Amino acid sequence: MSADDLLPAERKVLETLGDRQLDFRAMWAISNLFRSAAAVRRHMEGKVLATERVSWTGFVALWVLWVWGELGANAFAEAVGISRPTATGVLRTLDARGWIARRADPDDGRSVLVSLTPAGRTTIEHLFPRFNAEETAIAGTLGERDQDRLASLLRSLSRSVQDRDGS
Amino acid sequence: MSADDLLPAERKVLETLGDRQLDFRAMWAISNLFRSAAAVRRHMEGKVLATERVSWTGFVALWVLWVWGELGANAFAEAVGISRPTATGVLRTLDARGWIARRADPDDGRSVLVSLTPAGRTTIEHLFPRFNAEETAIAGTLGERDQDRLASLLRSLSRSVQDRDGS
DNA sequence: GCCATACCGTTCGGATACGAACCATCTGGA
DNA sequence: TCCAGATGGTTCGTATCCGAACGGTATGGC
Repeated sequence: MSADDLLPAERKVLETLGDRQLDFRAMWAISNLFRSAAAVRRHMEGKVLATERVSWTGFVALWVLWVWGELGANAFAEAVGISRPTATGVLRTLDARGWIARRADPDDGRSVLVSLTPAGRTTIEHLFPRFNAEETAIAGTLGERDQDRLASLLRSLSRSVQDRDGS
Repeated sequence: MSADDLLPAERKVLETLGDRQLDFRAMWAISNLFRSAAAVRRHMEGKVLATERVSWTGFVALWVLWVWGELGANAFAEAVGISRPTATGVLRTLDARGWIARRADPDDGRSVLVSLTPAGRTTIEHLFPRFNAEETAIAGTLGERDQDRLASLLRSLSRSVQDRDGS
């Protein structure tokens, strides 16, 4: 890999820190992870989610409930990837929009079960195909093999972090 | 790629949505992008940043000023990847910690120039090597070739989004 | 010099985000 | 039966985060 392939920000890093004892190989991998994730997220928020005035987290929340069905608030928070206090706030917002419903768990007085309302289901079923179409457009510039390779490498990274966290 | 390699959440998606007309190949690439980015960020916040009580964005902000030197508030926001209003708030926080300084641009009465204080420089020079060491540990489970491949694929993704945004 | 336009950074309002702390409820052991 | 400990969800306080809107400053054309 020649330095010509580096992004401008990366070349600036080399210019400033190039003489330090740092693992630039790992740095390029991880920093580009965040750079590309932020770029894709921004793109999706602007091109897909803005049309329905849905936040990123709100979208993920609807998606999770669509895929998993009714969930306890705790499991919901974990699946969405947010803390429990944050989940409380997000569910309040989605509730105000009429997209989710909460009911007491008949088997556990502490637990609250969360699910999509018909309106919420309609929203995610309308939104997700358009989201997926953008995924296709963005990832499509890589070949099919490279999309698979990328997904595989990222799964390895997730598992690596999980191991290091001491799951 | 066999389905055995999929993460549990991915298998659940296939189970619920597998019969729909969706581009699962692109979906695995993009969804794993966010999954792994969130995992790495959480790990870094807990293992590295928490020791100095620095937020993720605060860390990126210090890093940007370290690499680029003095910047206009506008250029600063763009380099960090946040909006201008958010930059105002983050700079306020970092200022209260004594890590950054602002001064009026002598050549442009509208502009504010932002830079690290010596204390801010000390903080990032202490923090970044530890951050990089974690990058090494996490990315190291991939081989050197795969780290390069991953970075390269992610750069392609960034450029793909940039093209599609119509920069 | 004048002024329409553009640009810079901030403020404002509201949503998202977390750790700490808080009750209510459940569970396991005595 | 009781109660110590664990668990579930919420509230509180504070830091991010953004779009919209705002004043202050610069610029270009006349």
